[in-house]
Amino acid sequence: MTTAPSGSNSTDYFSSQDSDFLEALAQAILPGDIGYDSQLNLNLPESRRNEEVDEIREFSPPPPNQQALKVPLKRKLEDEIHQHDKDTQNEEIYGAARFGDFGQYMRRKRAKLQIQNKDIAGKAGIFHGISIYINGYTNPSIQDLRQLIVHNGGVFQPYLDKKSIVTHIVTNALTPAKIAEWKHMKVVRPEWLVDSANRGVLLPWREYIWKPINRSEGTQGLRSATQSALHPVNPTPKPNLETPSVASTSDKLKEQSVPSYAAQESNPFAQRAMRNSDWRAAHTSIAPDFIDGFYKNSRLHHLSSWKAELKELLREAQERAESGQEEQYSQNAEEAGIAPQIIGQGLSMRGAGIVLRSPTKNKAKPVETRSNDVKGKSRAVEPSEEQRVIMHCDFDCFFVAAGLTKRPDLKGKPVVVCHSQGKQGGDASTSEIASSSYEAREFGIKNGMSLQQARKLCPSVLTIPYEFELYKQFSLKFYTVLMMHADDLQAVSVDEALIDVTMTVNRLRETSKSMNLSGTVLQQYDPAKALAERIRSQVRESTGCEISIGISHNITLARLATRRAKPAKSYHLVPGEVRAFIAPLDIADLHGFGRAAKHKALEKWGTSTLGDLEEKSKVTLSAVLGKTTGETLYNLIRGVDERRLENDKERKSVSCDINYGIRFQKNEEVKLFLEQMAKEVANRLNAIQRCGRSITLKVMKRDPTAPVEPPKFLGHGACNVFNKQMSLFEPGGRPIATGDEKIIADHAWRLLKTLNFDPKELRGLGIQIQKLESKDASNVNSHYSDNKGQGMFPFLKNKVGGDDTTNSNSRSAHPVETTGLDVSRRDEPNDLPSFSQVDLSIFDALPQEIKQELESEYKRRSISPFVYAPPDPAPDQPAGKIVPFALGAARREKPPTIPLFPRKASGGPDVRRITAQLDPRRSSLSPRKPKYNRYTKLPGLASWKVPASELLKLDIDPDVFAVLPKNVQREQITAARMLKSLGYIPQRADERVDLRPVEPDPGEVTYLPPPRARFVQPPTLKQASSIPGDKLYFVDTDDVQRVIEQWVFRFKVYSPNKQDIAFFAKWLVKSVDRAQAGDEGLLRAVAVMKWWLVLLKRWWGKYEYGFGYDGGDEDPEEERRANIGQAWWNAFREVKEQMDVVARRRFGGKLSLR
DNA sequence: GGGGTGTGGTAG
DNA sequence: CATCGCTACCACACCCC
Repeated sequence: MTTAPSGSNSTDYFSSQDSDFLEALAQAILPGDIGYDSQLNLNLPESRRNEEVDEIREFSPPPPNQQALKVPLKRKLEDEIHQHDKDTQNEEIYGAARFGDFGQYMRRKRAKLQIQNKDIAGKAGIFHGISIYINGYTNPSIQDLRQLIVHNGGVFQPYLDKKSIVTHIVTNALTPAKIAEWKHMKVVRPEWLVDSANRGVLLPWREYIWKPINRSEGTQGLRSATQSALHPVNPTPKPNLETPSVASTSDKLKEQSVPSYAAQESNPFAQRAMRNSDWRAAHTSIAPDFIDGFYKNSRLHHLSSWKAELKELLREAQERAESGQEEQYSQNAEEAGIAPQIIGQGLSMRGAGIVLRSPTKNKAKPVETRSNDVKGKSRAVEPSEEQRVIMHCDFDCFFVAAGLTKRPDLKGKPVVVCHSQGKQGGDASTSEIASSSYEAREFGIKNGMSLQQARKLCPSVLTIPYEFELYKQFSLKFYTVLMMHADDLQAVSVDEALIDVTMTVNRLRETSKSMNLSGTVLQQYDPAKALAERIRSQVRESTGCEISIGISHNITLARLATRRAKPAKSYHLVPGEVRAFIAPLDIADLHGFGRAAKHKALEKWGTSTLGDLEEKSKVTLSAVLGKTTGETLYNLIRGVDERRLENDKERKSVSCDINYGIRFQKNEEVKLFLEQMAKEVANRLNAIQRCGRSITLKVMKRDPTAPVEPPKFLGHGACNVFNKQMSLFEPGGRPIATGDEKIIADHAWRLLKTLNFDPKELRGLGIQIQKLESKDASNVNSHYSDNKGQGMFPFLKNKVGGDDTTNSNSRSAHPVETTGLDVSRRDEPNDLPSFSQVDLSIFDALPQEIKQELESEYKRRSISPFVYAPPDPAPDQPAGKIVPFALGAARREKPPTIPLFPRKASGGPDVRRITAQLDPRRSSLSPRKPKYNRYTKLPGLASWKVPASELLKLDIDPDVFAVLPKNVQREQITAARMLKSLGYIPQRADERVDLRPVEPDPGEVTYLPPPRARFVQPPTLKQASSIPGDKLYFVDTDDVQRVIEQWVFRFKVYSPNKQDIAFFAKWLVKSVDRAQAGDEGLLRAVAVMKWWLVLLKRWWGKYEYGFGYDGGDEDPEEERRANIGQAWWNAFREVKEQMDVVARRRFGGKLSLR
């Protein structure tokens, strides 16, 4: 918690090999110290480097204040420098190159060469008028080629940005993305230059067009892109400036909508492995130690948890700073920025103490900014906005860089970090590349790519393993350095952070002014850049790795500046340059905007370039991207971003997801697995002393069109994702904040059961806990874990004599008021709709006259509310439960007739109402704009087959759709499209054709079963009937209601009879199947289901998710009831599913019972 | 206008 | 030998009262 004296801490924290860093820290003069500013000025380890950087600038001029110190200033400053510091620093910088210098070194060298040859460039050589960009690794080397170019009068372009004119690209290898991107450019092989130079004439470049080699087995995207690259060649190559044509737009869409993992193919190796049950038992989710092993090796897991830990660290630091504790640190300046220590074990960062130099809110922000900060109102350019100095600090290819500090011999080679060591199986490895060196990137290798793909691009690529412990150490050192300089700090990631250094930079500027320098020199001096370089060199000393720093006056711009800064540099983006800097960028370059946003932009406007989007109004942007997102974009395009650094936010949720290696055969395995996951979540909650009130289960289910074994080894493949949320309850049935693994496991299992999926189809599971509270605040914690009980439902523990007591206690504590329709249910599980709520949803669907009738009925009853006293067999039923109107015994005296099937007075059916019921999960009146799901199979190329993505857009279940006959499919599509574009299905007869039943039988549409059809009444049930001889018939609409009600209620002590269910289902399904949109029969079927749902909720509500909460597992009676309740719910779901199957086929959506 | 749930997108 | 596709948070659409 609190930081101990610095000496021991530092020793604890930094290993012995860091002694020189320790020394540096000990001698470091920190911001705020006397001499800090001048030291910073003088300590620039940059003299020679800056000269070289300046050389580059002859070709791409920097913004004025980007200029580094000119020699005179440096001399002057150097005279005053602290000698020891300068010497050691320079030694570091110019001594043996460390990894990460490479990229910059190359840059400098290239630039230098360009300068050297500038002299002879005037002479007209064979390459005169030609401007060449060299991509990737080439043979001959890039250096040789460059010489060749400039010696022969050509121009060598070090960058391929929008500003530079490039006539030809020279390459030996191209990434698929670049193939597509450059398909209209002249892309040639290096031999063109070599041969031309040898012959002394400019040979026709067309004979040297670069062609991709043997990519026959590439991905779809690659293949199509390759083909287009073979023919293209625009005679006037112009780098990306023009707006994309229609054709190229669609190409871009296509290209980006076919990620490699969406491939259709299965993985033969995985298929083979999965056939071996021993192998499965050892390597998939059913392995006992699977979760442990997975998390130990998952890079994404580490990234996420590191981030969470860093944020927590900073949050604590922030708290300390704001509570005034920072005083004690600032008294000792040496410690102020650095007081790290590692207390925790393993890879956790918890326990490492970091101290913020100053509280964010009070010092980092100008006072007037805060007070003026009217929420949601954006101020016009506020002076202070552009005076902020934000730095975005980011390791260059962190994992690789860290790994290479131990393997200096690999520096400068194409290296990637991934799991596969890739000796034998490397060529077919689906192992993902977590990080790749710049040399590897030159080949087109990208993070996230499979090793297999990378091998194709660069057969000689080297792999090194993950070293999570090392990364964590480096990260802490990195943050430690940042803390020394930051007024405020926001953790972005293990290798990335944002710092606000406004004050520090201001001080530096003041100091430099006081140094009595000439005006010109002062103008050229950029204190922010100087600080950035100091930070960079300190991190380099500490870790041996390079970081890049982007500097600007807000977060977004700083981030963008980092792109220019990389690799291994800093870059200050100043206000005057912002517009020109942003215009050529793509929307996806903005933080928070990704491929979906880009896709939308391209689809809607044909361009995703920020310069183009600048012309769009705020309203236009919002219409396509959403209100907030549109406005954010509008501002960002203009370089406006007023967000402050955040480091004091409380965590809102804790979750654990596993979507890898999930392969089950049986439900028991799933259950066991969920229990382990619950344990994991509980541990995480516990670690931060939190518990939660709400749980969400996330389930990934194999997309029916996806292969059983996806291309990625043990991956999840194309999936549909389902989320289900509920409140957490304690055994007594009350909502509770908990961190108990058993409770969480049980809830998760219940939620999974309601989804009723085949365990074989599961591909991913996640448990998320939200509505967090501090652990001490919750009254019940983990003592239920001690009750080993039945394992399965641990909180059925009967603690207080019996569920009756518990139940009535909890209820009497919250007496229910029934003064009207709104019946409060504070004592009920709050995830279940209240009775009145459910009733009203039906109520709402009723025609006006009926509503009025009902309303008066409600009113009447509310005056003397009926207290339901359950008949015999359920003594523990919520005694005293008050319902809006009479049921049960009283019901028999005078059944409150709810006209579920009102006759329409006149006019056609309420189409809007009907269609609203046909949508899956949400109203189809305005279908949610379908987004393609990255787990869903994406559209294939041109085949008649309607792509799954469109089906999803149209809210059609591809699963069902796939098995339909073609003509029905077409029907479905037509109808769904109409529904989507019109919001309803047209009533005009000619247009309604598509919706007609396959076998229309209008004369015989069965709204109800034949009058005398007997509702199956098995002997046992008959005996159970409390009114012997009472017959159950469908005679009339009211009878349907009555029959169901009696069915449910009379059998409250029995499970529903299978035949009854079948009969019922058959009738309902028939109604749906024969119905047309707007048909009364459909309305009735839905109303019946609603009514059934009401009854179930009312009577068996607490069993919807399994066993009741107020029972004891030693109470056989309760267990019996629970079984019955669940049986009813299962029956309901079964019938509903049957109806939905038909509904999907007929109308393209599920029935909504809301 | 305030709650809720479920889905999707994004980042590293 | 494979191989380890996590997770917090926001925004949105839509539901309810």
